[in-house]
Amino acid sequence: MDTYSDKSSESTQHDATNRIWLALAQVPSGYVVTYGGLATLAGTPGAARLVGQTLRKLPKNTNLPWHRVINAQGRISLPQPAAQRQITRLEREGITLLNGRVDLKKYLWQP
DNA sequence: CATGTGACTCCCG
DNA sequence: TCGGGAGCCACAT
Repeated sequence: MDTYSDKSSESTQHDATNRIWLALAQVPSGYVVTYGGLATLAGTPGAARLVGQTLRKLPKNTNLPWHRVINAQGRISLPQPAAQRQITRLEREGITLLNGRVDLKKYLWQP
């Protein structure tokens, strides 16, 4: 029996979206990654905006660390009140925000 | 196949 | 440091 479906298999890596999820899952607690950085890790450099759209589609009960994704300026890109919720999660992981900004020099995850 | 869209990024002033 | 504008990529219609 072909457990491995041939076509329309969900494990195809043809979708950048799928790779973004996989890359996001690699980000450890206590660290953050930028949209552009995550796009690069996913193999689609330059597709920072795609990362944002992809994250937006995630269910709120997702197990993925969506809150570890911030913009290149170290700021939260989400609109309120979601932004506050993300900040709370980051602080809970030991990440300190100064004036609403994360120090990328310290917390940016680099594999 | 063309057009619109966005949790972005970079460049200037 | 801050704000505005153009550029970009993959996805949705």
